[in-house]
Amino acid sequence: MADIRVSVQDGESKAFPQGVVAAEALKELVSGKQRKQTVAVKSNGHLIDLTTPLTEDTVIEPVAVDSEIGLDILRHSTAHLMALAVKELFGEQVKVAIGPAIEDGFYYDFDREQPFSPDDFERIEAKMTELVNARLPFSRKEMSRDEATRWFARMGEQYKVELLQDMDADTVSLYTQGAFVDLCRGPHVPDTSWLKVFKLLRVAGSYWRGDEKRQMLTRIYGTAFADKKELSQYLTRLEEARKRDHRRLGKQLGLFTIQDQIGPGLILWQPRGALLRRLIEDHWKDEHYRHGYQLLYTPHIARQDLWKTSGHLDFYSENMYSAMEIDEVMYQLKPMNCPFHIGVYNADPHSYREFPIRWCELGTVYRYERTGALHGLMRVRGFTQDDAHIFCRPDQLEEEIFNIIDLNLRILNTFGFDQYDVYLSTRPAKYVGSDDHWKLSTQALKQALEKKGLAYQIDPGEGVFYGPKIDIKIKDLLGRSWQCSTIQVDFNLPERFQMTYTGDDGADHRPIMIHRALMGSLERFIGVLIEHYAGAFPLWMAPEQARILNITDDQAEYCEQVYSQLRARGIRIEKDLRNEKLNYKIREAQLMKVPYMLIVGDREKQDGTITIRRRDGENLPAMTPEAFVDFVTEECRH
RNA sequence: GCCCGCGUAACUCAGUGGUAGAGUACCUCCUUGGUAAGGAGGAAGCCAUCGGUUCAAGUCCGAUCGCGGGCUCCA
Repeated sequence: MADIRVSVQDGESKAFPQGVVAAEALKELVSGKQRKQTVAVKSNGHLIDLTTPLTEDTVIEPVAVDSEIGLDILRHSTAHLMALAVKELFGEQVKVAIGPAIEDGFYYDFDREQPFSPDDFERIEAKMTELVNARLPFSRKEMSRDEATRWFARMGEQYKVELLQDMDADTVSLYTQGAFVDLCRGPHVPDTSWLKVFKLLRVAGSYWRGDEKRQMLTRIYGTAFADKKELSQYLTRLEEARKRDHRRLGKQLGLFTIQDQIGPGLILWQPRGALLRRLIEDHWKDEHYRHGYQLLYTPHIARQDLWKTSGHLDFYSENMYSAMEIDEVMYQLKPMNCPFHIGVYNADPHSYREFPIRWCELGTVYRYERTGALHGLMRVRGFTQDDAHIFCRPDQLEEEIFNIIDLNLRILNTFGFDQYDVYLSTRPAKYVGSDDHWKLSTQALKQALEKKGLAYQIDPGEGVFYGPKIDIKIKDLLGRSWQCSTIQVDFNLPERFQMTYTGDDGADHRPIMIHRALMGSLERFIGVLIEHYAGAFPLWMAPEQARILNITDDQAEYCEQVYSQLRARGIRIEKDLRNEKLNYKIREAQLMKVPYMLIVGDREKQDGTITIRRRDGENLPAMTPEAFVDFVTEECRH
């Protein structure tokens, strides 16, 4: 049999007999140190195990265990290791489902009569360590799909059987480690001794194949790293992230509260949070005015008939609160603002010359959310959307969408967000509207995105039944991404509400309607903002921009004067003139993340100045109150 | 809604069947101190709610409500 040539990318190359495994080739081709770090290789671009035989000329690229791909492999193998440990401990009681690597870790789903609880972790981890020390190899075997199906069926692993039945491939690969055989594409670490640094983190329920009508499985989440230091860094990072949790900061900073007596998912904005919200709303309104929008206000309830006409009763009733009777007529709380804006539209006749019409509203809506879905400010039952509806002609669609995206990014940027994921959702299986309409608007969304130079992913079939949409998601600190912005084209409501305008031909036409929200909901947006800034808001939106602190009672009167003066100039200032040490007052202001502390002792009183301490601990030279006003005004410009 | 975990003072948390605890915050007094906690004292709890087991329940069991982590769903 002819030799084959194996070369390392950008490195040496050598001839080997056919069937040489990657690990052996590496021994000759790369240094010991690099080899030790190599967990798998890319062979001609495909990831393979170190133990996989090579059969043709190959360029291999070592994958380091601490690289992104290497960690993925490590974690995936650790998931298998955990499954093996669970199998050894609980044997027949447990059926295995799936166990992939995920961002920052891995999980494995198990089916067991009595679900796992964190109390089981210690035992499972101990067993895992035992198996690591046993240095069990991960060995790969290929077999036909039918053969594999029969094998798993014999073992009673019905979940694996189901997975196999849904695959197209004729041959599949299995990995064996110890007594555990798993259906798996691989690759894996060569043996369990690679898996020394891991930790089980939490248990959770999850539905088989994500379908709530199917079996509830118990999922164990864990993580694994190439070395101990990285694991402890990761755990520290989790701890830090917890400190930034908007629910914790919301309480600490006195921004908002949620109370049993009021009800779950209902937000009470405390003075500081309310002020923060007002600042955001004011900015939002100003920007919309500048960009040709008009502001509307509409009610919170409407006759049930309205929701019948809009179709919400048919398509959305499970999210709506029950009807209430008023004077023998049924009314219902609004889950959306659109029908009201249409009401405004239909109050008057319209001509094509008026278009585009851009109406916006900070509209408070109420939606029933399942209790398990509620989450601080991020997912609530009553929330205020920064909603807008744009009515236009087909020839204006693309430009309008471009304008919306432009304003959207502009506003997100102002708030300090420049990292987001953009999705374009296309026509679902069930839909209304003509194919032409769908084509035109999907195309318009796509072109606007491209013109704006935005990278996006397509979510096929994930559009709303009434039209395609663009979603923009912002990531929070724990890496969870939250949908904020959404831009949706709607063919349905203009039809249902018989909306018309007079065209240049004198005939009636249907306008195109675009729904959009930039921040999504103020609640969620502020939740993300709190975490983004860890509560240390930029000066322009800080509810308390400055706090004046006296050193002794002797300066109290002077402080009162400066306080009134600055307040009158529009600075959001508070005072702390208590009989406490300066240290103590600084600490409190610091914990409240107040951007500027104005410190006044005898020196300042004498000179008619204030000394300024920034929240990062640095001091600015003493200045007059007037100079401070200019200073703040300058910093707030955006 | 589903799976697991958790509800003790305003907050953060101790308390494994036998008289409810700490720190912080709060109130009073002392202290007037130049850049992240000065000192002393005081008040504060139907141990989420309802039911059960027990001579005895914050503690064990069940239900309900709420919260947390996921799943599902979504702004």
